[in-house]
Amino acid sequence: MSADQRRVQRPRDPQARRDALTAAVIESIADVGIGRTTHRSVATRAGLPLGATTYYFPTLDDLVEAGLRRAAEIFDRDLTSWAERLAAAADPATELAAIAAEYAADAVPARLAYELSAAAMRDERLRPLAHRRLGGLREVLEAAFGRCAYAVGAVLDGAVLQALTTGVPVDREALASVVRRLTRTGDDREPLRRDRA
Amino acid sequence: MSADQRRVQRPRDPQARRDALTAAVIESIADVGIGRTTHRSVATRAGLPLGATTYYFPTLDDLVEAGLRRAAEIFDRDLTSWAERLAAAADPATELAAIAAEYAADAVPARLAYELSAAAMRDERLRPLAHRRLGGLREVLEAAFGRCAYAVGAVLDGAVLQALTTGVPVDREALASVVRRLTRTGDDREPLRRDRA
DNA sequence: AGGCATCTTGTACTACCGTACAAGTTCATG
DNA sequence: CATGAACTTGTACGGTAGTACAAGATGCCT
Repeated sequence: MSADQRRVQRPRDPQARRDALTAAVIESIADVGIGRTTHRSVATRAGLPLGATTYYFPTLDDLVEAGLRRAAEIFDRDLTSWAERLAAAADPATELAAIAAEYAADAVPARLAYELSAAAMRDERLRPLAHRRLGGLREVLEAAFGRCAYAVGAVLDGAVLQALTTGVPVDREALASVVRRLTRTGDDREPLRRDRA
Repeated sequence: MSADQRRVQRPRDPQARRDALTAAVIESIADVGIGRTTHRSVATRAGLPLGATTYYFPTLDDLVEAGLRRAAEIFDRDLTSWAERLAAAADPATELAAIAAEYAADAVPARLAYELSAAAMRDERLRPLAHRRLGGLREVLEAAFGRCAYAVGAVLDGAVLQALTTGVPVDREALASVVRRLTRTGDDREPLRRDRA
């Protein structure tokens, strides 16, 4: 029972600290929103002492921004995965509906996206990040749906938003049919299945 | 110069206090979000002393809820106005695009709507409010666009969200054309104008 | 091995938060 | 006009926030 027990301290690893912190920020934002994300809530989630937050990110804004920046990378990763799936799919509309349903079901990244959107409405500094996300989405949709990308993107966002706020899962069938209708060109002779009168 | 000057105090008017407070809550939510809305920020905006907030709304949750409830009424008022405009319009698609553009331009109610959506994703108690808004919108759109209401609603939400987060105003022309395409039925023989090849 | 920049951690300070509350004021009622 | 319930207002209290900072620990460098 020595009195000189040194303070236990984990080994140096700046990168690991940054990673843990940004991951914790994302968790916190998805969980309680940007407005209620604090140094302490992030530190606790990361399993790090309070001081670690301000050492790596001087202000709270820096911390949140780092989290959102990390979230943007996750969006990008998702987007490339979507692009691959859409390119490989026999029917892009059906595939997109499936993607939307999955996206809305695993709420975390979707919540993050809308949290970012809401924040970007107020904070101009976040505009570029939100803009980039939408631009990336549009690129992917343009590859799969051509000039209808804008409309398809809007429907996608709207449908996911609706699913998240109401808790009702995305209606794959309905969404796929909407997308099909959107992308059908005027000279497409195949008659639409008439809804039951 | 009497030493007994009584404390100046505005005349009694509970209704006016409640109204001022709920209006201030809405302002605050649109401005800084639910997460950063505080008793003091509301009191200051309302031009009332701090104590007034807790006298009329015991807890902060009550205060915020009152604001959101008031916002819901505003949504309803907007909705009936939209319904009238759509019913009277020669071309509902063009009219809807105009409505969307106005809605996105006057950011306050739109921000409130998305703030409510984001909050409802986390707080189950707010679900009914968000649900009611979407239901009302759907009703209005059904009257104007029939079975395409779901799709039109999703496009509308997506387009407004996109406009708000990027700061780029809604493209009336594009939105109207999307809505037209959506509502065009399969047996509609009128050929679509081909885009430039 | 010793030095030193860098990292880790605990703690402290000030500001602001939600909420409680008492004292003063108003005004409908008798 | 006396009364008292309802309203208005200022202030106070315990808690938590963002941020600063000093002291200890680490590990690369020579």
